[in-house]
Amino acid sequence: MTSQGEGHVAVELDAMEAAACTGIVVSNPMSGEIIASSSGVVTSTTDTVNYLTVQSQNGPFIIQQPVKNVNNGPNVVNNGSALTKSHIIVRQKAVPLGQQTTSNVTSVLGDIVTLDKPGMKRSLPSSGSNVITKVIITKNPASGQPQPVPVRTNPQTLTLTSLPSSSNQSVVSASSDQPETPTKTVTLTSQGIVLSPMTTASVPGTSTAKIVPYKIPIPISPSKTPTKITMIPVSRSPNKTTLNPANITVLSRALNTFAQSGNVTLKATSPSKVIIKQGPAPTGSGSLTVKTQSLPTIAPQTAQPIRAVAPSLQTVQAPNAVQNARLAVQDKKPMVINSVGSVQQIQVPGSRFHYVRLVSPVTTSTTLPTSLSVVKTSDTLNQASVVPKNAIPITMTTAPQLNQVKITLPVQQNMPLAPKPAATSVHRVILPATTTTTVPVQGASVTSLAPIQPAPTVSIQNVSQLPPGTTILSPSNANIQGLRSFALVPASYVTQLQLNKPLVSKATLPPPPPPPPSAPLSTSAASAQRQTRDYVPIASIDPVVTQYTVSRNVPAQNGPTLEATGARPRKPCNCTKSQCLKLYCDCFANGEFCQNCNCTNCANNLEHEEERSKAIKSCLDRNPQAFHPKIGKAKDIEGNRRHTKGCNCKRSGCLKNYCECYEAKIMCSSFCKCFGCKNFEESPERKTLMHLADAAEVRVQQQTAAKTKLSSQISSVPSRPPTAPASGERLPFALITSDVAEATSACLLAQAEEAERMKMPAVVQERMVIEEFGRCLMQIIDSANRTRTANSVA
DNA sequence: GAGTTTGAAACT
DNA sequence: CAGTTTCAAACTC
Repeated sequence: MTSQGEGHVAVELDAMEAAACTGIVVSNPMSGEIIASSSGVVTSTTDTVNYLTVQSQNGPFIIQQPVKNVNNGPNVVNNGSALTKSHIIVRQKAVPLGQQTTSNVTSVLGDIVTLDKPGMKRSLPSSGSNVITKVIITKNPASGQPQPVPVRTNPQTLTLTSLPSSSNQSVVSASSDQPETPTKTVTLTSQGIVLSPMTTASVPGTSTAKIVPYKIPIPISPSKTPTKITMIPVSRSPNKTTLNPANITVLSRALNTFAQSGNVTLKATSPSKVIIKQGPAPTGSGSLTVKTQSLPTIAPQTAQPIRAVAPSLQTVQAPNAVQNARLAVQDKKPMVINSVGSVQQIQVPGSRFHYVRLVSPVTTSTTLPTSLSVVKTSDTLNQASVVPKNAIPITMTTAPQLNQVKITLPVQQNMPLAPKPAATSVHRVILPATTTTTVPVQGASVTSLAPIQPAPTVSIQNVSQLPPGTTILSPSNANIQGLRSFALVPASYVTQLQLNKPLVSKATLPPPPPPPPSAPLSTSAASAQRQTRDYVPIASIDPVVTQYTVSRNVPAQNGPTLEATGARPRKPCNCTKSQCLKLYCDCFANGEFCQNCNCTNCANNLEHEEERSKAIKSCLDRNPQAFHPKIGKAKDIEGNRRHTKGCNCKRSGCLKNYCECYEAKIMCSSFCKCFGCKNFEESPERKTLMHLADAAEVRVQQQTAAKTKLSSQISSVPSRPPTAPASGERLPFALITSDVAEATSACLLAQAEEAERMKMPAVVQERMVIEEFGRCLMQIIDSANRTRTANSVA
């Protein structure tokens, strides 16, 4: 601990602050005591002073400034110093924050105070690396001048919160998580700023829970634990959620200081609550939390800060990662792909998402960065990409209308990284709104997230193993706070992004995967296959690990057959009017991006992230369960799966695929409101259909197997050069080997059995067999032709 | 492939 | 909440 002693201390104002300053009152921010005014009168001081509150006498602003010991040179913050006998100089800097030097001091506004107080009742431990944040909160209602409120950002947690319209106040505060720490509140009102002590004691882990309108704890305690700075801008109308420019500046400056790199320009045009937080320093783990929140109300729970990262992730040696963080806000910059180690970070022009591509196997003990980059590429504060500097970029975003996003990025070193992902893929992570989801960055994957906040925490065992396009909803309370989703971008997007080409160019994309078997599944097969899924629904219910469940409107398939891109085969949509942003669109309803679809004017893609997010939110507003599987966990009294809502069929008898129950291969239940339902257990019509379906399935399987065998047999036949002329040539009979004949016979037999099982008339049975023979023959001929062509080329 | 039917989603 | 409209898939020809 050092003492300010009798040296001079300086409080520096930037030009804007100085311009608004017609008179100065200096007070002790801890006690609120007026220390001095520009008249030179020293009133009193009782505490150790790290910061001074400098208030304009005419009320346009109040700032909290660190005490700088002039004798120690410029920008030396004597944290923990006691201000005892000092001469306080209030002066103006000439250059923007972060660039000031002594030489930049252009004018002394006041040489106003000579303290002569002996005692040092309290001192603060020196962190040696405190960060100073100067923020502008709001415009002065009278002068229109911004009201600068420099605050200490050692806590490195910022909260920017919209207030109810009824409020005509803004609050800038910072709080300590230490329960015993006294707190102060700086309240901005239309008349100015009021500094007042908080009366409630902080509770660990719930400091922001205490946040009440217009009153937010201010951190005064040392940097031992993270503290928070909360800025609550005024909201003028009940539904108005736009931050005013000054508030944007607040955040910008706060972030700027937070990053200490001075490379931040944040703009916010939508209501947001932003928390930037550094995790506990002692662990060496830097975690960055970005939180946006729409109000009007702040539920205490949602206001709780992220207090920890997974213990297993706190094995970091970096002493203070976030203090080295780099915040870069980039607007409409060209796409940048930074490939570092196992991860490529991709910045897409015009996109506020930051894309992460997992590109290569990761070995062990990769040293991860100790610094973070926060990249933002839009005008709103709803989204931010948080990227550990030099590697492991990951993006946490939320749509404007979403309530809240919180990101915690523990930065680790010497941590073994996850195995190589199955396929190169790009993952976009959309953070849940109003949740405290924490996504530790751990190499090429996100693994074993320990619950940090009780309910809303989502655990993803390995992001890289999730199928591209996956969208995962936070498990709990999803119906309360709106969207809570993660989205993983299909890997094919990455390729396009890397090529800097427009997305979803149908002409250039590979052909869609073969459609799933159209034939209905047998009951047994369907049951088994229901355990798998082809699409990852937007809602995943498992509270611990995201699970794959049956998707809506998608026939089940055997196994997770992947496309070349790694995506699961899927049925392309054909939407024309909905822009694929309504539940009419199966892609959208399944929480997927459209890909290889035939849709028109599609907005269900990365290029329309904002629209899409709004649409999702809109759907969730209408129905919080909108993205939950329709055929999910709900079961009837007999334990059979059932449609969650039931169908409403009127004319189909629930025996056509119009019926969602029938389509899902389940029977209608008491939840259904259908007319003339024939989709019940004892229904003869249903039995007939199921019988036919079974037969068809068997037929398909047998034919597939036989044809596969046939093809393999044909292809295994030694090729021989063509012996016949081009016209009237004969096919090589040598292709008809015994194996080919056997496979053909199997096809015919299967067909015959099927025809018999269907109790077809003999004539029909005969015809079916003949037709099957014809198909076999055509295949043989085709194979022969291909073999000959190949030989010709050779 | 065009046109029709159907029922869920969206809207009023 | 009910009635109507919109929409895209399923279906038919």
